[in-house]
Amino acid sequence: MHNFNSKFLASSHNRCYPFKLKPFIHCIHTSIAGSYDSTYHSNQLLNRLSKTGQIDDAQKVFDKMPQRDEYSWNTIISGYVSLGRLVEAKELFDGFSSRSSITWSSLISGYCRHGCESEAFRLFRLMRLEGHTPSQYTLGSILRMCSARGLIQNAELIHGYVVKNGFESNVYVVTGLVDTYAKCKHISEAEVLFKRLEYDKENHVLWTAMVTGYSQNGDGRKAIEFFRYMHAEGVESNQFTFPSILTACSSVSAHCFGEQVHGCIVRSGFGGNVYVQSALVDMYAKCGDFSGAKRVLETMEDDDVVSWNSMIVGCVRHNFEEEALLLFKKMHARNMKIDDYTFPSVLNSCIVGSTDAKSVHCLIIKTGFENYKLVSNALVDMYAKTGDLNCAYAVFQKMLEKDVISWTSLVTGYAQNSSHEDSVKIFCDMRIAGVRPDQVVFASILSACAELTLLEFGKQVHSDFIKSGLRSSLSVENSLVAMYAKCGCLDDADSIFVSMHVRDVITWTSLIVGYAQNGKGKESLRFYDAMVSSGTKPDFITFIGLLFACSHAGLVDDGRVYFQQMSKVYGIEPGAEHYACMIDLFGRSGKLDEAKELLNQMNVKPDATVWKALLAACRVHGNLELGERAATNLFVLEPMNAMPYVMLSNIYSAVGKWDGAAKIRKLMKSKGITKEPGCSWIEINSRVHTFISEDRGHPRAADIYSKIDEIIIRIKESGYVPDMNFSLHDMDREGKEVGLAYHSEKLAVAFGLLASPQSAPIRIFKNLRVCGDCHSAMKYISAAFNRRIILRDSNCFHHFKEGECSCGDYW
DNA sequence: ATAGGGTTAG
Repeated sequence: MHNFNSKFLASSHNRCYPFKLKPFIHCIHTSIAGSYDSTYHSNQLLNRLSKTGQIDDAQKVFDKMPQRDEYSWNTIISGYVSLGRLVEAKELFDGFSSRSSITWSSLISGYCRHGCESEAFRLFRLMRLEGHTPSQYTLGSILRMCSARGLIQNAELIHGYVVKNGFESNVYVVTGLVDTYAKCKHISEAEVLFKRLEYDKENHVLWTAMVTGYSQNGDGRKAIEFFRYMHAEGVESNQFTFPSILTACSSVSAHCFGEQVHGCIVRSGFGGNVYVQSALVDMYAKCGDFSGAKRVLETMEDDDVVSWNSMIVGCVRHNFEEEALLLFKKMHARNMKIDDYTFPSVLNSCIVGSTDAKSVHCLIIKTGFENYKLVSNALVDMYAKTGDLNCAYAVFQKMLEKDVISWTSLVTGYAQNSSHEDSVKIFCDMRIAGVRPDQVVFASILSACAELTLLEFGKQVHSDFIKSGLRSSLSVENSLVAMYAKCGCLDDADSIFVSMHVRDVITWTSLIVGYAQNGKGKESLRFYDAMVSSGTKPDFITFIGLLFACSHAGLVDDGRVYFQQMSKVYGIEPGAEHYACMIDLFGRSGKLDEAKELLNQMNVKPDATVWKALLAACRVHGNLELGERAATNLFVLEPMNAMPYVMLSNIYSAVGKWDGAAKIRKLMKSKGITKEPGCSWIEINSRVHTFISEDRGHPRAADIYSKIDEIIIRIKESGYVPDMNFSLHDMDREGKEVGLAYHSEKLAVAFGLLASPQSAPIRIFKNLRVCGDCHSAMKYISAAFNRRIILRDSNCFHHFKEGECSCGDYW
């Protein structure tokens, strides 16, 4: 028993070495009385070697032992487990015939720690089959894994086991449950268990789990509230509690409270803990207090990568991209470790453009970080946000393991680059791939639905969101308000708005724009007043919505006031968008001179929308000179757009210059520009039905055409007169009337009347502006058939009801 | 001999 090798002797501490101190007589006694004593000593040695990670030496001791008891086996097995050498642990486990609950727990804890879910649960079942009762250790291990991997369903099963087997007041087990529920976003369940457990100030783990739960649930306020309560109760915080509460402070930018926590840390003596320090740096940096962050950094003994990462994130968030890059370069210069959190932060500074994205990407490849999920997610996001969707997709496709964040980056990227259809497609692919959406991707896809006015799909996403059980967020609610408003469902937008506890400038602006688009400009202005009284400051986009509202409601004086207000009161310089609204406003109300004056005053370059507004005004008021100027500019800005040609030609016709009109049409033809055909569509039972003028391609064309005949007869009875000005064809009166009757929007409404229930509103979409005759017909139809018709054309919404339209015939 | 809580990324 003394022939250990020299390596072992050298590595052991002699004063703990039991054998040398044992009197000789003991050895003799041992050899006579059997191996009890020798086993005891060997076990002690085994334990020490296992615990210090010298597992190979422990194995040698174990091999040489003449007699091994349960303790020996369990010790060596747990030694392998703690080093993560599960294969060896399992081999020993299989070779040990009198396994106990401890043996099982040891091995299970190993699989749990290394995230081998299925193996852990398999052993958990087998253990019970072999007649061993899981202990608080077994349950604790399993719950820790559930918590780390978000296995809420498994945790609920374990919860059932806990109740049935009398572990309900076991501190370790219940703390594990609280932690799991809190981390898996079931915070109310965690609260119930927390309250039910015996009040114990010393159970720091439990209290900390609650703080972390609130913080990680995205509820920094509640975390701070709980921490206050905890403090008031005299429960002490430790090196685990402080980082958690500081994260909560960062998330809600609670700088002042963060400083108070810093005070507690200094008094507590945990100020030297690197987790606490890095959390402090993070809190200060995220709150924009860089001198505070630097003060903490300077007290730290070593360069800490986490703290530096936090500094970079802080710089990027406060728009100091140059400094972020400088910090990154310093990390290099100091030869610091760089980890998979460093690159995502640096890549964020590429989005604003101060850093060359390609060179960072190269560095990522060179340093071998491209296979890290965080890094490749950030690459996808960066390329998507900078508009390089091909690169974004290429990185995405190369990823071995895509998570909800990878998908979200792509969905958001396509949406932000106006590829809303692709964004919807990718969202569907994500669902097919079985990835569960989170709040961020829900907000993103709902915005895409708003832009596409995809009401039915948007409603499905909304109910999906409710069913997901995810907590609502400001951005989800904002997207819902925008989606319903943009889809013409003002009541739904309203009820979301009313239910919101927190609103920001985006919420109000969505509503202002939504009401304006739906022909309710006056309500838009009311919302603006309410917004200002609530203390929310309007921004650049709010004023676009506001001026848009004025122009669509013909509120010239209000428009003038707001236009002045935006620069004088709020210091927002008008952009081309604002000028376009103002010119539109003046143009529609016949104030062409003022429109022209404003155009000449512009201190930004007029864009296409400005010229379009002006051209439309010239068309209405027959101003050829200004119209020519507007059209000529549009020919350059949008060379393939037929609209300016058609408009200009119409202006020529209106002032009797027929050859001028013919010349423009010829020019248009010679350039190969064709007018976009009018197209209307309607969604019935999740299917989109599309119609173009005089279209007979629909399977129910015969029904639709006889329905139109019925419609025309009925509305003529109540006073409808076809307006031939909107007829395209050179035909006799009767031929023109027939052509008018089969415009795409009339085909769509006829189909809507046939295929939807009496009480349902009919929602029609049109790619161009609604024609004047169809607009008039829709009013009569809404009265004669007692139906609400909502028509979204390329410009705005028309809500037809009882013979009236929301636009007041002004559009 | 077996168990529980913490920082940085969208």
